[in-house]
Amino acid sequence: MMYPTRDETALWVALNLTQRKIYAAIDAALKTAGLPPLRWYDVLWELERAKDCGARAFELEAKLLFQQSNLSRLLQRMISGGLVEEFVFENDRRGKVIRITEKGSAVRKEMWEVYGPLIHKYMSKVPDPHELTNATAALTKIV
Amino acid sequence: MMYPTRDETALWVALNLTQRKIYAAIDAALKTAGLPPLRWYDVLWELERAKDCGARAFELEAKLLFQQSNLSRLLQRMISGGLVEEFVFENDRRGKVIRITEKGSAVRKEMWEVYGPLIHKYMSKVPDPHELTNATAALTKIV
DNA sequence: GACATATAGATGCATTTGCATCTACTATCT
DNA sequence: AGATAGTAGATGCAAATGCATCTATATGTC
Repeated sequence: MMYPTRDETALWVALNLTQRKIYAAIDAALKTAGLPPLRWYDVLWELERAKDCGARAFELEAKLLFQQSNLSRLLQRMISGGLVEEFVFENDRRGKVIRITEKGSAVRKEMWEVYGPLIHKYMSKVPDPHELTNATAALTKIV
Repeated sequence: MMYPTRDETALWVALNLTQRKIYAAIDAALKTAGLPPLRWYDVLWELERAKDCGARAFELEAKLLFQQSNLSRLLQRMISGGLVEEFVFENDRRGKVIRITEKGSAVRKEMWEVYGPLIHKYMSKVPDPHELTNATAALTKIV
């Protein structure tokens, strides 16, 4: 129960402004390109890495920090868009296994063509590699 | 038009996860305490700093990265909650001047009692002051 | 096996967001 | 002055979100 120092607050403020600003810019660029919102990318990428094994909804939820009901409905939208498929998980029939489709992979790649360069555009404003990894290390400590 | 390096991507991912996680934690704590959502704090704080001069909606929008219509409606909610007042800006009768009320100040203070310690809790996980300010400097460069 | 408890995910409903206007006023140009 | 374009903020409407609850299955206890 102690209040933050000026520098602690400054980091928190910078963290918010930076994230918010870049996130909005990327999301807008995706929209302009006629592609799905940025949050879809996280799911597609996670599923791509999971390959044929797929992933469970609750895993995505934890790893990508989704709220359960939001993820549930996002997956419904992705399924109706044909980007993702779901199957009953036979070892536990409450659960579903989620897998990316061919179309989902293709869309992810298209998204990356917009997303990747923008990540680079912003992150390369920290040109010194050490500064970059130090910043990452600091943020990682926090969580 | 160039793709990001691994380290650039790592920073972007860390930035997102850290922000999202802490933000959610703080917002949840405020809700538990029966206080308004975190985003209200930004507005209240900005108005508190503006003192009696108040602030224009479009200034808040730019500084706090709000979307225009969202801020407009947030201010409506804050007005009906009595935390904030608005007046016609006489030099330009399209505009409004927004000012914090006594009650708004009081609520901001209450929020800070929850918010402040949580900022400290998380940010103090980067104990070295240099690392902290370096991280802030890096993030600031990005924007 | 019967019963309580826990977990995976879906869903109803109220609130919030995003987008596209729309209104009111201001500034500029001729 | 009159017409034109620009800016501040509001608003209607569709979509997304958060919350609480619900259903179905699993697990653990007796």
